[in-house]
Amino acid sequence: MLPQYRKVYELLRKHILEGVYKEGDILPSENELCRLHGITRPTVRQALSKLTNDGLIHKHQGKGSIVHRIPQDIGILSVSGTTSAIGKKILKTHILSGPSIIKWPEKFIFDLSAVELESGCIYLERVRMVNENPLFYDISYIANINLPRFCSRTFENKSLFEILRKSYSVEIKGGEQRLKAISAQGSIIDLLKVKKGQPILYLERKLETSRPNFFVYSTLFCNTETHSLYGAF
Amino acid sequence: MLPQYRKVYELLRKHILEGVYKEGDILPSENELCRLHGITRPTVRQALSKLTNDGLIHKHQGKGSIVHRIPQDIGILSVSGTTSAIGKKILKTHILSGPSIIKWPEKFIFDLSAVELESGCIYLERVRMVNENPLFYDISYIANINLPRFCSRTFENKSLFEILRKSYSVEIKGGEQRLKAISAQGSIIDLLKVKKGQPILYLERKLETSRPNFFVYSTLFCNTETHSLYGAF
DNA sequence: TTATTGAACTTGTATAGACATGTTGCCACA
DNA sequence: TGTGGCAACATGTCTATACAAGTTCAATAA
Repeated sequence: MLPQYRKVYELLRKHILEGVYKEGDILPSENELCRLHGITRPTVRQALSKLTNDGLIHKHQGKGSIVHRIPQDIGILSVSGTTSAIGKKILKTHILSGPSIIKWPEKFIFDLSAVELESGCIYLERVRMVNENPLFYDISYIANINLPRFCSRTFENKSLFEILRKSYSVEIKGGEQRLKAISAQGSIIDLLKVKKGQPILYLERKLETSRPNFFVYSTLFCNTETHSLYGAF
Repeated sequence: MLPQYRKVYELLRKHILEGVYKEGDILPSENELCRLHGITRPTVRQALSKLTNDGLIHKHQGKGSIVHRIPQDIGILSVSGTTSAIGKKILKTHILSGPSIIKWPEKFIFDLSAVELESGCIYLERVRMVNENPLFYDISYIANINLPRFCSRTFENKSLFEILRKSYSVEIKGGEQRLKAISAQGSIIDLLKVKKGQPILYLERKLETSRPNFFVYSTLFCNTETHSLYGAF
């Protein structure tokens, strides 16, 4: 069973994400939450601390806990145009290859554990379009550990992270990434429809999950000529 | 005076960053830290919780608190400590301009509040070198709100964030950023000593702090030819 | 020798209460 | 009509304690 502070956390989190509490709203005070859930203040504070950590609330001494913002999915850098934001409707995903089970590449971008190496990996290659223009080229590598029927799943309109979270109870907890600016060359020119030599944003990422020793890796090429990569943290 | 948990946190943090505790080392147990500092376990746990939050330690039930990887590349993307990565020996900071109080630029990269606008901003222009090669060109804008003697401080070997944290108790809590890959041109060519047209990583950042409505803004140009930008989250 | 039990460690969860400090708004006073 | 101060309420810090649960390793039993 979930610990009590976790239950309160999950409930408040759900309410914030569902809009029961909106940006700028003040949560019930700590003492009120104590009464509501029949627990003591340190336990409530533990729940609020987790929310603070997520960036979902800001606490102010003497005032209260203020709902902050709806966070992006961890690991997904959302796209923002220079003038106006882009609705999700016009972002389409093309799957170029996979998901299929392959061996790990010879020289991988991150160090792999023995368990990961012998399990093989699930390979997924995608291009994401905004207004019919390719913006991202994205290769994901997922250790093939206890992910039944993964390759037969459909990815229509669902993000990789959403499937992991909902179907496999795997949550992205954090991670690390390396960024570079590179020149477009080779297949990137065709995939992103750019000129040779154009600056391209390149990322390598290793994402930690709620499963110990289970990571998701990806490399990402992004044409940032018309749209910046946006991230909140 | 600093609260006790903060003192323990600062001490452990310092020791980790200075290498007293190294990657993989196990910190003294919570009970031991209690005895060492004459405080109770919840207080110690508060300190450790902050370290966990910073990503400096990982806790494992039954084992202990394990010092986590110290980023090898440049932790510009991580919230805590910009220059805390890369060996300090090889990273040098040249201050090109400032810190000085100026008006905010006409068309600023982010929207500013009325309070910020009328306060003016502290301007700081820096180049950071690794092995005598310029890697970053960094412009910071800080709202000039309640920062006594800021412009007369010396920045020798201290990061901007470290000064804010230690001298003004201002901590970076989160933020947002926009990333682009651009072509080197104009003064960037000279500042970063690159060829015209070379891909350069460009960032615009707005950092939230522990002070409500107090933000730090910066734009950053980075030559990622030899070093990646590294971030943990 | 090998397997397993258990003691002694670790961190995780939770209670109950005390006092400090920041924020707000109302009420009494000038 | 202001306005200063106080009361009520918010979060921040801290003590003291208890039991749960994961890890390790050595002593014991097969």
